[in-house]
This record gives sequence, structure tokens and C-alpha cells, in this order.
Amino acid sequence: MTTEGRKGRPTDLREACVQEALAIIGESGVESLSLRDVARRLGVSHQAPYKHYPSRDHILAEIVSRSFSAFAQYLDERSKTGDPRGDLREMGRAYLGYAIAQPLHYRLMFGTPLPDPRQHPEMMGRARHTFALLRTDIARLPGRPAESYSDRSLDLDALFVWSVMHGLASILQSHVLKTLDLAPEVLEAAISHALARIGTALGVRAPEGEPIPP
Amino acid sequence: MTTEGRKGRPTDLREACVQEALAIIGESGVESLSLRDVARRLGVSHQAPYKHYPSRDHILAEIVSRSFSAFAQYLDERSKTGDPRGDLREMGRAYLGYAIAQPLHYRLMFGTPLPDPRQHPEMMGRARHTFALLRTDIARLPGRPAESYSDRSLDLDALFVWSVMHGLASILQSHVLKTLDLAPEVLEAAISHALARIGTALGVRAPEGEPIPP
DNA sequence: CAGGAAGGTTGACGCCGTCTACTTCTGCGC
DNA sequence: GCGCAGAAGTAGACGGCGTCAACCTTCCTG
Repeated sequence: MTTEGRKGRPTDLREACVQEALAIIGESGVESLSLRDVARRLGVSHQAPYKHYPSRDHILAEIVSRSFSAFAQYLDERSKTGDPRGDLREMGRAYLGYAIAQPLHYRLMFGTPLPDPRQHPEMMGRARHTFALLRTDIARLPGRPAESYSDRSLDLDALFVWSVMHGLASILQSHVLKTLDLAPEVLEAAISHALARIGTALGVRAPEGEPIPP
Repeated sequence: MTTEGRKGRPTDLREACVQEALAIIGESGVESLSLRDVARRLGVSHQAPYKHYPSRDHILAEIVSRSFSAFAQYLDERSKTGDPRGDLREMGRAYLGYAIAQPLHYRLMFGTPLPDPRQHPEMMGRARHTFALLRTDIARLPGRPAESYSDRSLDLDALFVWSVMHGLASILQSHVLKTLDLAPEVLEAAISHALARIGTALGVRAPEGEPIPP
């Protein structure tokens, strides 16, 4: 192994900076991330990180890139039911579960202005991959013969489904939500309800006797 | 009138600070807003704003509050068709239109961590008002007899519709979207498509011969 | 062995928010 | 008419930030 967990001057400072920055973001969010703090926590001078990253934006891009990787991997590892309807639902659950479990990392990916994307193609590749996962799951839904389902309709529906998930993920974490004084049961049921509504919107009928999946 | 448009030492510095800060946010976003810059642009010492606001967060809260007011007013002034389906669609259009026309103000309201909401109740009142507008429009939809439509279902559907709109608004402005290389027609049609899908999701059938409203 | 690059250090600059102390103006009670 | 309190504005300082520049080690290589 080439890195040490923490402290005692890491042998691989470049990697240690990323890890420490990830930890800081997970604790208190992107906006409170400072390279000086990273250096301080690593017991290293405030300029040391600059030997490995030209600027704060560059280390941020690296972190965003890894967040996308972790997110994509998480979505890929979701439980697969074999049933297209179930698969899409599990995808939605995985998406929202991640957003709620890692709110600061989620915000990092989708909630803050990113550094110039053209300079970080692999980060963008991960984003495309995630969208492709969603697109595939939707394409497999029953009642939608592939031949009558043009690419554009598919893109539009993927965009729609993504909007619901991203919107709900953002809203569930937003300060605004707390002032609405919604009943706790409403908040608990919000995800299942939204996923069921997505099913309805896409014309997928739940089998009889299965009103709303738990 | 008690304020001057710009320059020549405003008679009402408190108001002028808000206006200048709004302008800065509209130009370059919240994160680049600094009280020193505001003071500089107003030709006033860097401490002058602090005579009217205890901290940066307080002036920010004032601005967020006004953004909510403007947004709520905009939504209230949307065109009303008299038809519940059309009203909901126009509401969606107004919402997304505002988000796209004023991306930085929209991000200010929904995309950044807000100052402690409990200290700014009127700001929260505006947010509640907006949600109530949406709730009312949904309650009026046909095919949903009021008696069988419990408050919780209504809340859940309002949350769902809001998720779509907020999600789409965010995604259409996100850097991530640009890397997906979607066809321009897809992007143009995205809003209408999402609004139509909302209709389907809520069980509202479009009249025959009206596939997707323009 | 010379030399040079990679990696780390110290110091400085100009930004920022914020604290404190000083001035200037204004209105009000006496 | 006077004095004085308080509001409004100014000036300076502090620490934190990102970043630039200069310097020092260490170690690998031609």
C-alpha cells in the first residue's frame, strides 16, 4: 500500500489531500473546504498541496470525479429484481437513498457550480454512464415496444424520471421543506409515492392487488 | 422617493445595499457576493453596510426574502385558463420560465444553504404560499372527487409535482446536462413533455386528438 | 560526481468578514 | 440656545483564505 490512513506525514500526499478533503466535505460541505485546512490536518505546510494540484478548483474536480464514480458504482450495485418495473423502482430507491445518506456529496455533484467540465472528461464520462443506466431501465419497461419508442422519446422520459428523482432528493434536504410543516407520514411516504407516480406517468400499471409498493 | 438609482451616495444606504447586492447576484451568483464589493460599488466605506446589517448572512436573508416574494408574485400573475388542467400546466410553465429566466435568483432560493429560517418568518411565509398555490391547483383537477382525496394524498402529489418542476429546473441549468449531448429538440421539448407526464401521472387524461400540448 | 527536478518550507500580497475605535451629523430635552 | 446622546459613516487592525515567489532538501540520473 502506498498511502497511510492519516497523520505522520503521508507518503502519498496527493492521495491524502483528496481523502482529507473528502472527509471535510462530508463533515461540513464544499463551501467550507479550504486547502489550508487540508494541509493543517495533514500536518503539512499550507503550500504543500499546491505541489500536486495547481489550484483549489483542480482538487475539487478530482473530488467531484470520485464522487461521480462512487455514485455510479452504488447505482450499479443496486438490487436487481429481473422485473423491469422493479428494476426501475430499485434504481429510484438507490438514487434517493444515496442522496439522503450522502447529502453533502450529492450536493457537491449536482448542487454547486462545477469547474470547467471540458477539462475533466472522465468525470463527465461517469455522468453519462449514470444517465445511460436510467435510459436502459426505462427502455426495458413493458408496454413499450422498442420499435415504436424513438430515441427522443426515451431521452425525454429519462429526463423526466431524472427530474423527479433529483427534484425530490433536493427538496427533501432543502430548508424550505421544513417550513411547510408536512405530516411525518407524508415525508416518509414521499419517495414511494413519487416512484409509483413515475410508474403511472410512464404508463406502467401495477399488477392488481398491489396498490403502492412499500 | 427615498432612494437614488445608483451612485452619488444614496440617501437610503440600507435599501441601496440590497439593490446592489441583488445586481451582483444577478451578474455573478451568490458565492461571489461580498459586502466590501457592495460598499465599493456604492462609493462608501467597507464598514458602512454593517451599520444596517449585522452580518453578511442578514443581508443575504433579506435578499432571499425578496426573491421569494418576487417569485410568488410571478406565479400568482401567471395566465389562468379557467380549466384546471390548463391552470396547472400554466403554473408549471411559469415556474420553469422563472427558473430559466432568473437562474441565479432561483439558485439563491433553492440551491444554496439558507441562513437560519426561524429568524426570517416572512420569507418562510412566502414559501408556504407558493406551495399552497400548487396544492390548490392540484386539488381542482377533475376525476378526483374532493371527498376521496385526503389531505395527505394531496400533499404527496403536490410534493411530486414540485419535485418534477424543481428537478427539471435544476437539471436544465446544470453543468452535467451539457455533457449528455442530448439533441436540441429534446431539450426544447423537455418542459412540455414533463408537464404532460405530470398530467398522466395524476390520472388526468388529455382530450382526444390532443396528444401533447405545445 | 554534477545537476536538476520533485517535493516541501517560509513569506508575502490582496481579497474577504468582522471587531473596535474614532469622527460627524442630527434631533431633542432642557 | 445649548448640550448631548445616538445614528451613520470612516479608518485601522486581525485572522483566514487562495495564490505567487523564493528558497531549501533529497534523491535520481547522465
